[in-house]
Amino acid sequence: MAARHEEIADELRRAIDREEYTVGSRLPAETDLAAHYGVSRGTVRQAVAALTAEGLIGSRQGARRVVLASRRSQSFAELRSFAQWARAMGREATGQVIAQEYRPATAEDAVRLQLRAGTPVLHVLRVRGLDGEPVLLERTVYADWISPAVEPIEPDCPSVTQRLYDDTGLVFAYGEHVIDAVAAGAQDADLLSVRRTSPLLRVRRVTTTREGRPVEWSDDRYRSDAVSFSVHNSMDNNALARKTAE
Amino acid sequence: MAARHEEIADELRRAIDREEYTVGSRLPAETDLAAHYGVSRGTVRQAVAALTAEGLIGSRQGARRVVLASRRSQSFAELRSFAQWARAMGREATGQVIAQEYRPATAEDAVRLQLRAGTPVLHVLRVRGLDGEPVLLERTVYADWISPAVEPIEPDCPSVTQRLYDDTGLVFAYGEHVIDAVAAGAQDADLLSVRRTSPLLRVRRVTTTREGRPVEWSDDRYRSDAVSFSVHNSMDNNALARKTAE
DNA sequence: GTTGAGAACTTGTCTGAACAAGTTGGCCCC
DNA sequence: GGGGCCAACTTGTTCAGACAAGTTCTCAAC
Repeated sequence: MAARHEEIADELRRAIDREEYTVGSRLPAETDLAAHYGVSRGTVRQAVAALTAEGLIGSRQGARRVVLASRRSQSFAELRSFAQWARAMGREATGQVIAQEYRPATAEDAVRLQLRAGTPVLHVLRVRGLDGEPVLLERTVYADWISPAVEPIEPDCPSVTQRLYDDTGLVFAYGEHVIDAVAAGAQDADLLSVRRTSPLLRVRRVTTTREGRPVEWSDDRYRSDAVSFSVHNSMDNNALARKTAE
Repeated sequence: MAARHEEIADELRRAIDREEYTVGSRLPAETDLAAHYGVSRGTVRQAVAALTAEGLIGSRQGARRVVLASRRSQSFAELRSFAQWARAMGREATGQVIAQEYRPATAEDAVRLQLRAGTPVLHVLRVRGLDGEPVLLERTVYADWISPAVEPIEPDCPSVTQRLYDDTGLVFAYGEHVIDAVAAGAQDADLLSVRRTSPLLRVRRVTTTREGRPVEWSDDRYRSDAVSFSVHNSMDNNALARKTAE
């Protein structure tokens, strides 16, 4: 948090949060903000661009910016880490590894993780819960180069993301999430304490490093009575896409 | 498409699409691009910022930008309009209104559409299909001020979005989508030609104008064997958030 | 060969200025 | 009171330059 424009974006976010600028009200003009913070207009524009991308404020040429919402979307870190998300809500995350083994990468694994087929990759089946109640079943495949760091982690570690960062400095930078619905199978039903054929929200995701190298891919199934996902988007900024089944 | 930086962003997108820059390769330096297009570095930065937000290229201070993916995400217009999306895939969109009536706004409607409870709002139940096969059931509520423009539209109009734009100049600028899974009810099953209790992907969305005024909200149910959603995000740009059921 | 220091390169941040394009509010006239 | 026009205001776009901070490559020393 060195950059001045990030500091200003943060101050504006907080001001909106504590309703100094209420929803529907107009933000000061760029020149006023620039004078107030003692920076140039370009720097202010970088700050407000961030808030616009988050959907906190709307903007039209010629008119003052308008505050659209107060609660801001989660950070990528919070989305990535189940434990961090739970903590932010004041809930306790639990986790338990059910099975863990090396298998040769299938063709699908190879494509998703950019490896050669047959490379041994680490499969982990993990149940995650909030305050003890199971809500998520994770079937994760880790790339060969990170597997050695994942393998020794104890089965009930609440935050794998945190552990990998502490141990290896690994940070997740990009994610691609494909979302659909499936009926719970026998194993799903058992581990999530729901009836068979209950609808589950399935999120298949690939996470990569800053350089774009895939680290892991996962088939996550959420109890749809416990968890949902929300996406905010706009004309300028659209991360959501509809897809047909292949 | 007047702005130079948008033109440049588009040219770069196309160049990546036709694999002039292949995935994994490095983009020319900002100064080179600036010289090539005859603009300043600031303008180039605006262009590449757009591609970075879309997840097409990755970027680290000090190192040249890297091409991460080739297929670009859909525009907001394509997400908003079922018909436009279908056309982009070379499929034909069909639509049929099953029921349409005015009802007084419930408390929930009032909150979502920013109206007073009791205001008459237009409810529309619509089935959408691809090449004749039903894939989506839309239960939409339109705000009172747009209802008069929606009401006279013929029941089998393939693109309501297009009609509203042509007739009233209305453009949708922001969207909030909440995604979860539900079991098909009797009506859902009937209209979508699936068995009862099949898993459906539910997308509850609110769409607003450029000024942040809500236009409509909708409960969309997709056949999960036909359609899924994908979200691309990053540390800089995260539109996706996990939520607990209230 | 390996290592380490350093130079060259590249992206990130910020400034100050200018003009274009769109919105808003007030004033005058009818 | 209503309508229309204009001036003031505000955001969008672009430029040229400067320095900071991180990466990559080269080359000399060991």
